Amino acid sequence: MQKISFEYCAMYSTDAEQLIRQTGARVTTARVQVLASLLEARCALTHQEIASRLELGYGIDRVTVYRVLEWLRREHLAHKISGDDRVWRFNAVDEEHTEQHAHFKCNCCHRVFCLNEAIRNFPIKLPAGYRAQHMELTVKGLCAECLPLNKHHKLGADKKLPCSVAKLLRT
Amino acid sequence: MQKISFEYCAMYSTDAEQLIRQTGARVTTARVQVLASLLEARCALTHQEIASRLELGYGIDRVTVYRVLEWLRREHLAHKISGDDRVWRFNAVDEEHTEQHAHFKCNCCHRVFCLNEAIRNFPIKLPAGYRAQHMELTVKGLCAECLPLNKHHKLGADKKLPCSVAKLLRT
DNA sequence: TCGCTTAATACAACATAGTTGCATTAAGCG
DNA sequence: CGCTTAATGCAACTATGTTGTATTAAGCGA
Repeated sequence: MQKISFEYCAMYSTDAEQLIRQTGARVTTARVQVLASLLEARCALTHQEIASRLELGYGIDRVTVYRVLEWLRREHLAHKISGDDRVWRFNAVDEEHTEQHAHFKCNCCHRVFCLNEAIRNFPIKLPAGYRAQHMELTVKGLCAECLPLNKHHKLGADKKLPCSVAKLLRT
Repeated sequence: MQKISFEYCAMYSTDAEQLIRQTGARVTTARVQVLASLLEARCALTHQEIASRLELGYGIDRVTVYRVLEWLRREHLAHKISGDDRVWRFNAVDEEHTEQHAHFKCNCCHRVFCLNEAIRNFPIKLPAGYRAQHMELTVKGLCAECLPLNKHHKLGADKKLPCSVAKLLRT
């Protein structure tokens, strides 16, 4: 268990290092670890979630994390998702990510997931004189982990958190 | 000019007063003026935009504006729009607003408009085990006022502001 | 019209997310 | 191995929004 987790981390670090090296910029611990966190996560992470882990393990300053995240975005290695809680979330970018895609936000655990569905040609009519350049779509509801916990409540979000998430939030 | 503007204000204040009275709660200057601002505006307003006007004219505290806006939302007289700049925007609710609807954000003047188009049945496929409860859709681009100013640039947002908006922002 | 009750407001202090400036450190090169 | 400078760490700051509490005024009945 411990070993698998370690191998996972190492794997993501190696991937991260390679991706960063490809940009031509310096390969630093902060960049590698932030990107590795994003690659490892199966959902979008907030700055706080990333920073608290890295401060613990690597002593990386929170401002550095902000700057690394912004740099990753500029290099198209991550993308930034705006939510309804005034907090940016970040996701590593893979091949499927380049298109405009929708996001899913769980009303219970508040995690944000990318939906690998392009939303380019959605049928929205604009008033005369307006020009669309970009679209953002967020679906809210219950994720696969939270749905079972909330089946018996009518709209019972915010009640319980799945163990896996509670653990994440404690970190 | 001055007179028309005054009559407009008075008209919106009267409407606002009536709407607030219907809730059964107390009709106060703060509530009337905040709601009147929202009714008058043809786009969503930030807390700051509302507060700065009211502090000038009526000496209303910014915290009161926050509380009034939250109250209006609870009473379904306004709705709250989350954007990508970590700032809430508010819109008066009329009959057409009750449905889930899309928003338009101008990349140039940064104003947010409501699009009166329901988005309930958009064709988004979710992964197995996920349940949708709600959708949020934002179209970004250039509004009718900014498009002419940006026609000659390729993606030239953030360059110029239409006079009407520059005036608003100064207020 | 005048008090009375209490909902609503003003003010101060606080919380959170993110940014800026600058001195220090370390990545990568010759 | 040293040099250059990109990147980091630290401190201070901004912007948006929230909470606690004393004071004010809306609306009611007398």
